[in-house]
Amino acid sequence: MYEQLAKSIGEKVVLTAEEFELCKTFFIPKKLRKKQTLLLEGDVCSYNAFIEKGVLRSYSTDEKGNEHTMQFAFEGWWISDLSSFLLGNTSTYTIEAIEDSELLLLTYAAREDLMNQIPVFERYQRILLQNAFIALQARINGALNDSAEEKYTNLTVSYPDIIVRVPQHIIASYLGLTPETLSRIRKQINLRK
Amino acid sequence: MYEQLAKSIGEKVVLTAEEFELCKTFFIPKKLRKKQTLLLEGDVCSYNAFIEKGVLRSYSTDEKGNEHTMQFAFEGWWISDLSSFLLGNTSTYTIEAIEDSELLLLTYAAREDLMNQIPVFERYQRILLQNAFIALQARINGALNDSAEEKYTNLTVSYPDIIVRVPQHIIASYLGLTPETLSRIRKQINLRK
DNA sequence: CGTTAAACTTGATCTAGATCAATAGTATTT
DNA sequence: AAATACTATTGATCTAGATCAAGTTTAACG
Repeated sequence: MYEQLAKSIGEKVVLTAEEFELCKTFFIPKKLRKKQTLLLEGDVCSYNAFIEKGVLRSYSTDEKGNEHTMQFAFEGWWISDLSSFLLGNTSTYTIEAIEDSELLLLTYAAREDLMNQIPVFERYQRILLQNAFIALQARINGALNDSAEEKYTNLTVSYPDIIVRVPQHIIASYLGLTPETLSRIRKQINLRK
Repeated sequence: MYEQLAKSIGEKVVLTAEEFELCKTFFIPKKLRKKQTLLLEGDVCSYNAFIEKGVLRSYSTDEKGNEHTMQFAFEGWWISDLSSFLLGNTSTYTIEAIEDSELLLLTYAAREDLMNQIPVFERYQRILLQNAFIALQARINGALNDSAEEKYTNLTVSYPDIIVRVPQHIIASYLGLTPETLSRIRKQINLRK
């Protein structure tokens, strides 16, 4: 149940076995079936969720009822609405399982305690944030400057998992495209090869 | 020379006076005149820069020669190409002063030392990253889902400083608009009131 | 299984914003 | 103060991607 977490932490910092055992006690295991939610728009996000198994996404819904996917999270990733989790404001996002999933949840208090009791856990969090920041910057770049087709092909290269495990209309909502446009783009690409 | 830095750190964590004196020794002061650069596209980003005075921006240039502004930084903010700074790859960004500016530079080694010698500095960095991450997520949302006019009006509300201190065509390049489109949007807004 | 609902495709049309081109302000520099 | 170079405005046209409207294919579920 904690394999992915051990792996993720181990890739970034060094934890002793005892520290990791202590670490584990701060998390709340939770299973979600496909389509079940961890957070509903309008609620406060109480958890930072680590994915042991499965896929989740966070999305908002606009006035017209269109969904906008903010983030995907696979095994070994974290998902949350940091703005709500850290600042306590009500969330504009829903976090939902795309597949049956197994999560490890960290409350705000547990996270603070963990960082205080095991300082390298704070370092781990800092490194995660650095990586997430770098990835988000790349995404902004693409969102503002790339054509629809470039957005899609870049995604297939950077995150091939997404293409395989996530329905196409949800990928469209992540790229800021309509499902129709994404369908046509895929057709074009296939015709060319 | 270190007023803004003291303020920025003090808002996020608690440093003793001696710790702050030690902290100061890790930084390299640097002045930039308007249009001078801290980083050139193709180089490795050697510094994390804190702005004591002035305004900077980072931008990339595409095949057609169009500039895309990634980030602005005013007094009390940091600027860098984290991807290049942390991972050591050559940067696709140029960092340039928009006004005459005064900076405090932190090399990679100095930053690591500082975090090891003063653990709350690492906490400060982590909190900065959290805030930057939240802001970037909001920007993604806008970039993918807002109309050109919404992007602009949201910017005027969130960062009124930018409107005042940054030339309009550079704001356009930050919002992913052409200068012509931004000019027309501003005209429309003025006609309405 | 058969049925009902999702998910995807395809076509016709529309529109926000880009592009191209010219002009008009506004700053800097000498 | 003239000259040169940025910076912003305005107009005419074009186009990538959205929208609207059927279909079709795939999947979930009693």
